[in-house]
Amino acid sequence: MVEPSHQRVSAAAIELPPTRTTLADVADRAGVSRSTASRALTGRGYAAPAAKERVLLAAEELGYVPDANARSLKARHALTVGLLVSDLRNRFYADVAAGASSVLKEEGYTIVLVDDTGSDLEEMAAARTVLEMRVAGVLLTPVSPAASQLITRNGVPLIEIDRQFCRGECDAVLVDNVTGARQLTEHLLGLGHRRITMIVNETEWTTNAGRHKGYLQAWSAAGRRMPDDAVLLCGFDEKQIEDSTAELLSDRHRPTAVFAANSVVAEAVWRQAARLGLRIPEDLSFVAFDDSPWMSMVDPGVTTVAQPSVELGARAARLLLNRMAKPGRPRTSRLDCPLIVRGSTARLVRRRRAARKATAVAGSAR
Amino acid sequence: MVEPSHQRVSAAAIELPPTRTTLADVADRAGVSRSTASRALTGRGYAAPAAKERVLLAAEELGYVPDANARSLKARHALTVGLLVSDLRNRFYADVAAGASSVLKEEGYTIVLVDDTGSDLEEMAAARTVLEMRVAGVLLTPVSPAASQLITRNGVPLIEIDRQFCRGECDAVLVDNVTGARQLTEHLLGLGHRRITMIVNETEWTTNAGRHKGYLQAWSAAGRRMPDDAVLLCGFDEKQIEDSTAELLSDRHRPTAVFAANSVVAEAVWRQAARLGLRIPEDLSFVAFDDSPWMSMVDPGVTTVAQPSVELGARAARLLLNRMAKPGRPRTSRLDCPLIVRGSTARLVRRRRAARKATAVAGSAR
DNA sequence: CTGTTAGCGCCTTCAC
DNA sequence: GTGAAGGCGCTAACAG
Repeated sequence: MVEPSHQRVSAAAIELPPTRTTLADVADRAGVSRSTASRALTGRGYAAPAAKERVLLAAEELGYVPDANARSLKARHALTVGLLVSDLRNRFYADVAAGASSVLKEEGYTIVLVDDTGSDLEEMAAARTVLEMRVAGVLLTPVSPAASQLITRNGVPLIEIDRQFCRGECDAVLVDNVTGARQLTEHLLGLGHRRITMIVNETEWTTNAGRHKGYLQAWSAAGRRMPDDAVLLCGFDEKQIEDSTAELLSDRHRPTAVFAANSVVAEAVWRQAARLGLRIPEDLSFVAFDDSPWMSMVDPGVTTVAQPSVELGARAARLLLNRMAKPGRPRTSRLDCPLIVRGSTARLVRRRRAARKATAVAGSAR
Repeated sequence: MVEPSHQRVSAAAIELPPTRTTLADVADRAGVSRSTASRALTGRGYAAPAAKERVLLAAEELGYVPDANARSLKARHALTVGLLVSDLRNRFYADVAAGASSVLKEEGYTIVLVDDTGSDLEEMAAARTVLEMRVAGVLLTPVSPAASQLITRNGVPLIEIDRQFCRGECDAVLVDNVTGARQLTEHLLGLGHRRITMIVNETEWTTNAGRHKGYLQAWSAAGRRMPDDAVLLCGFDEKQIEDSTAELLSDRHRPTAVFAANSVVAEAVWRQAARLGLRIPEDLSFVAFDDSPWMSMVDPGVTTVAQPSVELGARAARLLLNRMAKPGRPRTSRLDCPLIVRGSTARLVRRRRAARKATAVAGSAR
């Protein structure tokens, strides 16, 4: 369990800074009461034009900056939204954050961002932190149910992004992993590939589970039996990914096509294929889930389905704004991942059989 | 000028949420006064073990979450740091944010992140926002002096990152653009290239100015006269970048080597070279400032200097922590960009002259 | 060891 | 149209 935040000690023993100019200062200088100053500044309530002008001037001259903490204390909530993501260095999450940011800024909200490094402990701590700040709502790419539950139990609107742990209890904006993976697989099957291997960290959990499901669906819809090595579980460890990829690709009986379940795996496959001197797509067709910038820079480009990551964040933000305005039945929305065909996939040419046949013909002709 | 924040209207007319459990509730349930409850919870001050236990239990049972706004109001500052960056979708800024985040989290600070889209207006508004929140300090990748000045004038510790507008007034953590660019240029000169073109948006401003300077330094240190087209200004517009790059590279008298001043320009060069069928490095040597993931995925890899972006953020965060602890003379620290040589640069082969010579020899022998 | 008291800065009735 | 008064939730002196 995470250390309760109220036991946290102050981060640093900081001297009380010289007190900043306050509403009272402005009022004094303008020769009015604090109430009048407040009304003049906020625009709510009456204030004589003359007085108002004096107040505004005084505020300007003193460089008055209102205290949001005091405001929030009174209002019992802040004009602030918590945004908890797994890894800012991962382009996907950075995009989500950027998408959400642009929408929320529009509405005057400030974002409190926490990179929880995909750890459930840190996620929990982050949830508590934003709850303490009395954020108006939370956007979260969850890694466990605990944080989501804590937030919703505190009555704070929450949108789960990309992964879902609280179905039915809060809204979620997801990517259609099943359909995306199915499309990629159908593309390969359509090109004549039968020896396809999906490389995936594991298939039990969150997004990878959906992609695995879509992969299976495509096979069964095509009425094809999958090969024995149709799925290769490579784990999450970098070295492990590299090793299993290397083993698969250096095998003489390697598949004719590989499906990387995400961009991390895809990178390993690409590097390994280069190292082994495999030509793509001649020796190996290659598709990946999640379009990454390098996939359109390399030659040939990599066939992918692209996750609408910025839109994911934006959509979630809009949904959150709705929820903050008026509660309602939780909804799950799923965004499409468009298929992008590039040069890494080609129609299967049955090399070996063709070669054997050629030999046979040659032999018989001899 | 930006609309003064105190005239901003509330983002949405939200009902007051049902009041959450407060310290008084906890105290009541534990049968003690609010002060005792506070002491028990925070650990500061005395509380009898028995009483403390009752308070902790009550807090647990009630799901008590302390109000950070009330705390900050009293403390006159929040355990919060503002982080204002230009563009989260740009890997460089995302890395900076991640680096800063990991350090600050360690010390118990929460990050308020604003993506100001590189606009001076938004930057100014963001500065005001974090000032209102009474953040303990600010990290900023500035695009104009105004925001930096506002922040420092309010007595809030500030670290400028990557770009510097307030030299002498606040700390800064920068990248050594001059040396990095010099290294890249020397690398090319050392390979025998004399017809080199640096492609850069413009050279008057911030980081590009330093890179341009380093480029010139390398030439003059080598005692070489630059060609007429040693620098190509391509502006910031995407189309414009594409066009000028295309024009340069499709010229028969194109340079033998190109220096892209940043990764955006680099991408345009790479795409254009591919489109024109130029072989790298045989037809064109290519270097770029700022290592991007794709530069090590493509074949050949692109020779670059890598900006230590994560470290930049981390260093800035540490500097900020120091400044918040004790003021001092502003310092500027500059991080090195290591040269990474890949396959995109090769020794110049004087094709034309060699060809001409061969013809001449052949002619004379005839 | 504990409760009382006061106040952080702002906003918002309610009289005047 | 304006000011006085009270309180948002928490903490820190100061008595007891």
